[in-house]
Amino acid sequence: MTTSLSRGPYKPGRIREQSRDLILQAAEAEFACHGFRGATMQRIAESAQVPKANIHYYFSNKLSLYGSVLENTLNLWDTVFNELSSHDEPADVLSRYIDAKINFSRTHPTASRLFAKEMISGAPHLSAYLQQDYRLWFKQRMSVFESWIAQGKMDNIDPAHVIFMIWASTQYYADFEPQILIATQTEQLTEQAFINAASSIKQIILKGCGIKY
Amino acid sequence: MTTSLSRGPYKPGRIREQSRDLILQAAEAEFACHGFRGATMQRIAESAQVPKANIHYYFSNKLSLYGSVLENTLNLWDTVFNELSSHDEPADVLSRYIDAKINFSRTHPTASRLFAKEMISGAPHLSAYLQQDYRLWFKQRMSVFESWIAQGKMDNIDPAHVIFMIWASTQYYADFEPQILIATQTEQLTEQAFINAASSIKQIILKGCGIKY
DNA sequence: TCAATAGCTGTCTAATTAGTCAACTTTTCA
DNA sequence: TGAAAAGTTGACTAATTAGACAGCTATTGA
Repeated sequence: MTTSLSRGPYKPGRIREQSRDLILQAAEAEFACHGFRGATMQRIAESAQVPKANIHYYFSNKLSLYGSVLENTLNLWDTVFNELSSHDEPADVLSRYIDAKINFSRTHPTASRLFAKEMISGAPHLSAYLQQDYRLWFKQRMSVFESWIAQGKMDNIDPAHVIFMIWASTQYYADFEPQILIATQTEQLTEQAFINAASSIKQIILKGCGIKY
Repeated sequence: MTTSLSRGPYKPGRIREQSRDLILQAAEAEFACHGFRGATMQRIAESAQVPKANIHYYFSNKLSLYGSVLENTLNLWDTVFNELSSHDEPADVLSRYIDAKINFSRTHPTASRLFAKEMISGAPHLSAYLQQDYRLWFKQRMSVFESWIAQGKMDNIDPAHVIFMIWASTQYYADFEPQILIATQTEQLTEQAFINAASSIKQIILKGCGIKY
């Protein structure tokens, strides 16, 4: 962007990051609600309270903006993924992981929804990520479960389905919030509601897998 | 629709239903993939291989088409909902319900995805349905679980979370198919894969809830 | 057979869309 | 302080959008 020989009297500013983050935050909400095609740059601009042209100053086009939003989300995601460590007892490991996942659903519901929408659409913008980090992560965790089964620490259940069940159950409280609110006759999901959900999920998963606790 | 006094020499044709269904099918796929805002009438028309004006002959506007698609989907949904009957032993009832739900994910993945997208967007077009049929259904099933708990037929777990867990786990195999395919390193989910999934879910839910089987 | 109605579609329009650009203001630092 | 670069934005464009409509063909039943 800058000419190579310019020793211009200017340093890349920190306004940049501030404005970028403001736009990214508005974009995340809009993309999570309406998907890539359904979101409009105009609505994102209004939500972030900046002119539309300002978005195009920071992001070359809509796809690039979406890519940046996804990247942000995946970084958050990875943090939770790594919570599932291989040492310690199965009960501790899974309990901590379920707590971390439920906590993510509570604190980052739009990130969860964005990811879900992308998946339901066939994950056209996630193939690279899924093929790399995710695939490796999944394989490694599978082998942890298998060693637990071999050691008689849990029942002989296909670990893949256990992981899917944990993901599905925990993300449900972010993705399907309207359904839960109406079923439970409440106005909004409190922190206590998430704690209760985590507790029930842990109880069923641990006992259901025959894990001592 | 027909003027009340017309004894015109024409009977409402059956071409109507045929063409409507063709359009509805294409619309379901498009809406499931791109959401309400992201879907376009042009793409639906191309997918159904009819001129765009033909869609507007059968459906007054985009929202009306979306409403008809949702209505179709909800009718299918109700069928599965009713599978959870109140008599018989918990193990039988839940086993049959989980099988029915997994089967729905296999045979009607787009319906499941459409419903999921609508939910993630905040269910703006489903409030009426959710407030009526769904709310009543949920209350009734909750009381069935509670009677099981009172009879000592299952552990004391909040039934709402059990139901959410079953819904989440079974719908996951339709909604998050790309993630599962990459994790399991397969090209597509076979019928056997769904059977295995149902088997694992049943095992965990039943044992996890302390239900004898 | 034929007229009445259902069914169909090419062509148009007004609104919205993503993206461009040149002119402008603000920030930086030597 | 001043000039260079970063940051900003109103006004524009070309493409796409949902939808309207007039005129057409196909189907029906008496």
